[in-house]
Amino acid sequence: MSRTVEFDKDDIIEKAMNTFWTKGYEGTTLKDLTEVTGLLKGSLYNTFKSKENLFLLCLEKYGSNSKTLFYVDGDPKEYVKNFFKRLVDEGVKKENINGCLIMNSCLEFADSDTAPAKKTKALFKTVELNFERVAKALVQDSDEDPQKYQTSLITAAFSIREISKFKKDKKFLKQIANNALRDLNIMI
Amino acid sequence: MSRTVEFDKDDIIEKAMNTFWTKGYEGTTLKDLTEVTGLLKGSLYNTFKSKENLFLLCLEKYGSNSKTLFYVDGDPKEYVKNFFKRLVDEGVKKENINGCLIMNSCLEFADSDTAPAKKTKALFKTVELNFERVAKALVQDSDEDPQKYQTSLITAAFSIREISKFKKDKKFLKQIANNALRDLNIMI
DNA sequence: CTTATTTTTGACCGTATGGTCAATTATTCA
DNA sequence: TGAATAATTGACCATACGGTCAAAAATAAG
Repeated sequence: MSRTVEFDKDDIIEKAMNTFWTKGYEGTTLKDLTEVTGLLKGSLYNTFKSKENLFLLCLEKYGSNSKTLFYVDGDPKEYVKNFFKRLVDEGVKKENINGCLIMNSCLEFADSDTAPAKKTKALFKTVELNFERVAKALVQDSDEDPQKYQTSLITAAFSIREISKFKKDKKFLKQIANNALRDLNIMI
Repeated sequence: MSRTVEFDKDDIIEKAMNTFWTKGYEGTTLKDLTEVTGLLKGSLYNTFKSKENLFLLCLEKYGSNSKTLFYVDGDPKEYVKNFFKRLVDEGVKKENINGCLIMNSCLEFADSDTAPAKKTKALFKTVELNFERVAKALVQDSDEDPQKYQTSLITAAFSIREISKFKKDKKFLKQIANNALRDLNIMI
């Protein structure tokens, strides 16, 4: 009946996502996208409608990828320990200059009210919810305030991911994490 | 002998600086610059050579402005208290979406090696030196490690300035500061 | 093999970018 | 009042941007 699509849509989204992740939304050009995906402009627009729409799909994919790293149950101390260990290890790799796509976008779209801006802020909320769940698990059967932990965990995560973009100093990044984890008697 | 310049060079640099501060280097167009300064392209290039060169002058100005906020002597506890109080108060203002030009630029130029990138990284070092001086003053005649304070103060400053670009939550921002200041028995 | 349907292609569009430059205008000194 | 000098002006440039679209190519069903 008709010609079949030659590429895997999801594969294209992932490749585009990585580009947006490194270069930001405005910093990524159509040329970048055609080069990294191997598609030509026409196909790109035929399939994804616009650069903005493709970016929204990338944000969605990034969000659902991230969910697999979110806390569900089990030992919350163990979770945060592994979480920050991974963040620091990833951060010091010199090829890793991405940061976190959600946080990068929050900064890029701080003064904007476009669809990507809204999506971005919604995704940040899900990150906050993740840390809220962890924080609550951490203070279970104690009278401590979970909000205190929530704030310090989010802040540490934000700082490590963003600062590691330009400061590849393992000791420094570990200190950020350990500072946030000290009250929990955890060290990485 | 010759026609005289009609504008104040320093005034132009300040206006340009504010634009770069809000929109970033790439995000600022020549149109933005001519509009905010009132100069036309020709004059701008005649006086400042290029967009990049003008940006370097803006970074320099921002750096020397910042120096007036750096710690010199006196009570270091009082200094950090006022410092973070100001950061939070500025951060929650909804018209303030600038963050810190140095830190913004560190993020924007993370993967770059241009003149602005280098200048930016050099300025970040001066910020680190400021906090090193404070940290040393804070641990004077004690056996504590100043590096611990240095890291947590820089991180808190970075987080408050950058997160406040998109999250105008005073309680949250204060918590970041108080977390860093707790060991000093300071609260804002 | 033909036909219907859909993807793929790349030339093309309007706009915006950073940057240049010859002509014009203003100023100061002699 | 000139002449010399320098600032100002805006038309102009090549390039790059996101986006469009008619034509070509490929496929599946009959």
